[in-house]
Amino acid sequence: MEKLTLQEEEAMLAIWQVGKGFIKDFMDAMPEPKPPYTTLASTVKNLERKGYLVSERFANANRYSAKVKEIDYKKRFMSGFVNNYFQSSYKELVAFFAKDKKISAEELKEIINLIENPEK
Amino acid sequence: MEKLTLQEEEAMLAIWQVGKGFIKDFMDAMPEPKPPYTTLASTVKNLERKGYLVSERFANANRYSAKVKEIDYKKRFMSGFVNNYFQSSYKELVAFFAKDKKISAEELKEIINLIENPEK
DNA sequence: GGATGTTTTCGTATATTTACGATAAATTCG
DNA sequence: CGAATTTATCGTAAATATACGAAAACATCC
Repeated sequence: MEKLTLQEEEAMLAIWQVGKGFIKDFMDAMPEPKPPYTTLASTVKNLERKGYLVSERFANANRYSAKVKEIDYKKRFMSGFVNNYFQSSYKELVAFFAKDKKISAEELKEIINLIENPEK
Repeated sequence: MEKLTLQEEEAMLAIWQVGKGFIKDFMDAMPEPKPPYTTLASTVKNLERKGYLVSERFANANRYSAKVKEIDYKKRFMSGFVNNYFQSSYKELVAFFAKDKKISAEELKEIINLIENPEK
């Protein structure tokens, strides 16, 4: 899974949000300032080349959809980050946030609850 | 803080590990396969231009050191990721790992313990 | 069919990154 | 000093990314 550039990542966020769609649809989902249409089209072509998207032809239009799922991208990406920056330990990462007060004991307890009493 | 390319990030990991050092030192700390010396030198120059490194002249050699601290890079980077992929919620992120069994209830309890009984 | 609108495709220009050889500059050691 | 070594610098080539206009292809509607 090739690394994404900033423009590509922003496009992917829009695409994941939209699901199957045409470039126009992704454009609508992009935050301001939106890029020119043809610039986004170039980025989408690059994403297809990198294997992140697949396209189907609909009359004269290409409908694209994500081939790499957001959840898999998240996992892969975080895994690399944890390996490089937290000695491959997710616990280290969570402890880091806790130390930085990004997450509280309360919130962690709620998560434990979720683990120990999994809802259907 | 400009985004790093893959080569730049790998170089930074070596540089953070070494601390102040010469290109040679960073090279020693790089994992195999090591890039050619001049390639690493180019990358280091780019990193200096991007403001990640500062250099001091020692006789004919440049000693470089990180201007952006690893901890700040981690924070900044994770913050962007959490905003984009976890609705700006660190709790969401930790819950995601818990669901994916990357972290256990036991480990979370240890972290709570750290929060509630901070050691000097 | 012709006018109009939509969407892609093509081409191109520029900037950046990657990569590395050749050379220069400085240092060390015999 | 002179040779060998170390290290940086310069130049450059190729690949990739960014950006976007112009034109083409196709669809729609009268």
